[in-house]
Amino acid sequence: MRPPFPPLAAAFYARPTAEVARRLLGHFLVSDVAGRRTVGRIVETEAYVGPHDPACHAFGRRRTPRTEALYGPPGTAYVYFTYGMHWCLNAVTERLDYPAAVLIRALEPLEGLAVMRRRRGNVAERGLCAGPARLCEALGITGDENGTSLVRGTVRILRDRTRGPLVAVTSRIGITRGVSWPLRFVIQGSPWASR
DNA sequence: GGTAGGATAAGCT
DNA sequence: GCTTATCCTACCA
Repeated sequence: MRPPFPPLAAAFYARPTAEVARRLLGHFLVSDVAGRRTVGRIVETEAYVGPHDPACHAFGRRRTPRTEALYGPPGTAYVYFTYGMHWCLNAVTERLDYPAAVLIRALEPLEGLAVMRRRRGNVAERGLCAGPARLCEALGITGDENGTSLVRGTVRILRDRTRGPLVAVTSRIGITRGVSWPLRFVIQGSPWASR
């Protein structure tokens, strides 16, 4: 993290969600939660494309306090709690009042590995950030970050200089509806993906 | 190598 | 009451 990596601007997120999910791959997720810097490269994402997407939290429901951040401006962090114990981080996309976002599913750990291990327990490096709830635990991301800006908040996404990686597209994971939609994006061959 | 089951709580019906 | 965009452990091969 030596050179000046600029944050991805709000305009980056104000595009079709699947496109944002694909283009997020390879960039840096940086957390300064509790004054500890942890950094990982995004290697796996999923798109949740709007109210017509049966797997999206906004599907067939009204806007609720829990999902409010999902309707925020592009570049907002939508962090939700699930299964009674896990946090998951999303980047809100498209436009204000339109509920769509990209779930960050896995990172290649780059910086602050000792901090990550302290938070995660002494797991193998491969398992540190391979999964949406695992990466949140490793980076200290909780509901406190819900609704904050990924452009200028405590948790940010910074642009890498290198060119776009080769991307594989598959179905999404862990959902029960809209299962077959090809909206999961992975850096081809990355050993850091969740599976 | 693989998978089944349990933990645990908010939000919805 | 039931479901859930998950993870870990135990157990089996």
